[in-house]
Amino acid sequence: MNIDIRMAHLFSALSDDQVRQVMESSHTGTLKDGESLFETGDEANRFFLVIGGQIKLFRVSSNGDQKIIDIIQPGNTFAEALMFMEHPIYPVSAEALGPARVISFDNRRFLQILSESIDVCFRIMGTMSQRLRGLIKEIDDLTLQSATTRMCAMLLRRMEDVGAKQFTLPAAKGVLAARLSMKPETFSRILQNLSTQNILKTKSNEIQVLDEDLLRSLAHLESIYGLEPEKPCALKGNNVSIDLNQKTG
Amino acid sequence: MNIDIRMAHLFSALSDDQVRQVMESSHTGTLKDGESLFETGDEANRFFLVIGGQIKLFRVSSNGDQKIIDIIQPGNTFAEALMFMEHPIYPVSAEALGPARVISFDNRRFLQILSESIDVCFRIMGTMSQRLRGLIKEIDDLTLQSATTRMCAMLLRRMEDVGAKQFTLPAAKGVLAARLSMKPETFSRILQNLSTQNILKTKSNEIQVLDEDLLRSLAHLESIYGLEPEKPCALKGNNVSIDLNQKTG
DNA sequence: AAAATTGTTTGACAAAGGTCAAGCTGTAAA
DNA sequence: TTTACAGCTTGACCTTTGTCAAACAATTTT
Repeated sequence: MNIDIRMAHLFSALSDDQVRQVMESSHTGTLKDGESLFETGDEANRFFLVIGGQIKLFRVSSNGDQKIIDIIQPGNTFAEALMFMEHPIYPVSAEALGPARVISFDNRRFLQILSESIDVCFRIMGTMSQRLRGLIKEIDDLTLQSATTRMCAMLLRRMEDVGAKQFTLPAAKGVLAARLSMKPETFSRILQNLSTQNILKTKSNEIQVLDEDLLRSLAHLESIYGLEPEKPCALKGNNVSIDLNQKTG
Repeated sequence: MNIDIRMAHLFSALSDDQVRQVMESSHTGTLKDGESLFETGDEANRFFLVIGGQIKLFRVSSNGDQKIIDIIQPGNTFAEALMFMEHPIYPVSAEALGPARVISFDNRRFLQILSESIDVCFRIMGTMSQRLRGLIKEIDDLTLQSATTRMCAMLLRRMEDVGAKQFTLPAAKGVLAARLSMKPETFSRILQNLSTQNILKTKSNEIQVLDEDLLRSLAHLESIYGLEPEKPCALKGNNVSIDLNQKTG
């Protein structure tokens, strides 16, 4: 199993020799489903590269709820931004979503390499700046948008990733619900409503989009891409015909 | 008006000569209250340093609401993270909150300097990593916490900044409300409730904290710092004795 | 100082989501 | 295959926050 870590953007500018150096301080491990990698508040002197499975980053509220901040896919690094802090502490917890394989790297060692290569610095800064953008977008979603909007945006993203109107949900429904900051019940009800409106068909974890345009207008994509605010559309966003609690019918 | 831009963390590692170079491509400007600096979606080839007043960064939803992402104080830079992207686009809009003075810098020129100084690179990465941490914390607040919690956390932060139990709100109430992702009405009602509970006294924009402990437990600080979840406290967090809508009394 | 503007508070109400409890389904173990 | 368990769905109900409208306050303009 000779993996070239240069598949990760972060490492892509390293020379053969530098890769060798980095790998020296690395450690490859396998995680079982649900196994923890680190927790919020732990001292952070390593960062990670996912090479198989998925790692979920999350925070836990005082009442036990968890909000999933991100789900890291193979080929991606995470927690590398902490390297530059004085007393680095993981701001989130990380655990495997299903069985997973990760490589961990020593911050100090990597900083050393960094200090010799402006090129690698620039990569890192690029990665970090993308991540910043992603988080701002996330805040956007959370504050400016309703649960239905978030759901539709997620479905569209998935549809575009897969490139087909029919696809499987990328994780268990409960997990997706947490990712979208809603309860499983709400998730379920929204899907149910989208079905009723003939916007999509669902069969267990299979989704088939029937009315892409409607889905798209529910997802309010204008706001994300900064286009015109008011669209001449029968359903306008939140207070759509979609009724979550259609009281005793 | 000879300002040393090295007061900003970002520039603090520059040599005299580098400062001169950076300043060459800079432009200092004054903004009136509410004047716009750039808008979401604009091409981003400059970044900024606030030297007077405040700049608010915000996003606008399709129904016209604005969510304030951050309020930048004098001495701080913003939008510098975009410098590392392919086709940089401002992800937020920026405008002056009251009269303000800012210096803007050319991305390309600064990147050039950056490519000569690893030291400055490290500063930038430090700044970015702090900002990442801040945003994660923000997402936390937004999803895991109630409006009352956010309000209390803000008041405590302000109290600690000022170093006294009595202080002035750092901006108009409406602005603070947007910063905390709530409506002005909600903001008003929460303050009103905290008063009723004798947790604080308010007189226009002056706040006096009466019961710091209570305020602190309402702010749920445990979750932020990752301490024990359940505190043996009469008021536990959200569904506290504090009743927002104390039905027809 | 009076008028106009802008920001804040209050009340009645509506809507979106959360909570709790029960029932259902599908996979995995026995 | 039956059993067991985790995950999903559904219904009834509750809480939080938003909405709209009106009153009030505080500034600013004239």
